Amino acid sequence: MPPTPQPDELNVADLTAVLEDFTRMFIRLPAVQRLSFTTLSVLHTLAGRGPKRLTELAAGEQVTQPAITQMVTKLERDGLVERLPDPSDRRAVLVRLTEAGAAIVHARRADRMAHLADLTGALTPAERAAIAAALPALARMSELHEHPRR
Amino acid sequence: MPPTPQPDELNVADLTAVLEDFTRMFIRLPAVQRLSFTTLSVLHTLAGRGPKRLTELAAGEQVTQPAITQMVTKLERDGLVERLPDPSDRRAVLVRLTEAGAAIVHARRADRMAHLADLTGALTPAERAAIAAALPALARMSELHEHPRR
DNA sequence: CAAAAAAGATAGGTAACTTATATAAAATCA
DNA sequence: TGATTTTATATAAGTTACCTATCTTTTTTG
Repeated sequence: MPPTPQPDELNVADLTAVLEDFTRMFIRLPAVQRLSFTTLSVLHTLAGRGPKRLTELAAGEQVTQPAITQMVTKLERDGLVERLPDPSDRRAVLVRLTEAGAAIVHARRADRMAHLADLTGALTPAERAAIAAALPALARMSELHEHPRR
Repeated sequence: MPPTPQPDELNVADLTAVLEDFTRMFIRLPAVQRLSFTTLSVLHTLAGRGPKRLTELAAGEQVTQPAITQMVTKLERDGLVERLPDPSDRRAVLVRLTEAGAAIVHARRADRMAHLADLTGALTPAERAAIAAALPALARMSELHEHPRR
């Protein structure tokens, strides 16, 4: 009878609980700007993936297309994104982040990084090492979520 | 010159990026019920921490007290929570999850666990072991977030 | 005990969504 | 090819989840 559970037995319930906690932490941290979660998520997507069509954004955020149209109209008015014609399809519109929009994304990421640096700073070196060792696997999980292999 | 970075050097930017991805994954996964994120978060809080006052809920969710009052009124109408008098303070109201409310929380957690089990099932045993080894440290981080030591 | 503070409810307004529909361009197909 | 269907976006109108401001009741404080 081992005193601790097998270290290579990943308990999915524990993983779920931890990730739920981080989700709530991340959602509530950045209420700095007057931007909704969906809006911030769109800015984040544009920052990470470059210009995208309205329809692609709507699919990714799981809101309706009119919702994205309205959001982009407001973001454009506020100078955070711009609409570009899609050279390959004259029906379509590409939405691109402006410098100001990118600055917001970066500032928010910096906030989160600062908070996480605080938290990890309070851990032991061994704990930090354990997290560092798990990062590639966690990254592959979110990659698998994004691009499922069949 | 090591071929890989020091394994015990935790890159906060990478950690931030991974957790951002999981946040977005978790937010968007469970649009099953017709409940807002804040509502779901309240149900989750009540499931994890037991009955709470309206004011405590409002502080925890970072919305205003009237917003919680209205949300609880609807949740009560739908049978997911109930209002109880606080024996220690006749101004106050305790909000408690009903069985139906708890069932929703559990169903949503089961959904997330199933999804994560899918994802981790596609990892190598070594990757799963790395995540398992990091879980206590991650749990301690969210604990530190919740209850900062000064 | 009087005044201030705290807990919750109510009223009214705003903004982010929704569904339904319209328009224009592209893709399909007979 | 021209007619039809599909796709990409926009617009309109309604709903809802929030907000601020204010009220009542109870507790705390001086």
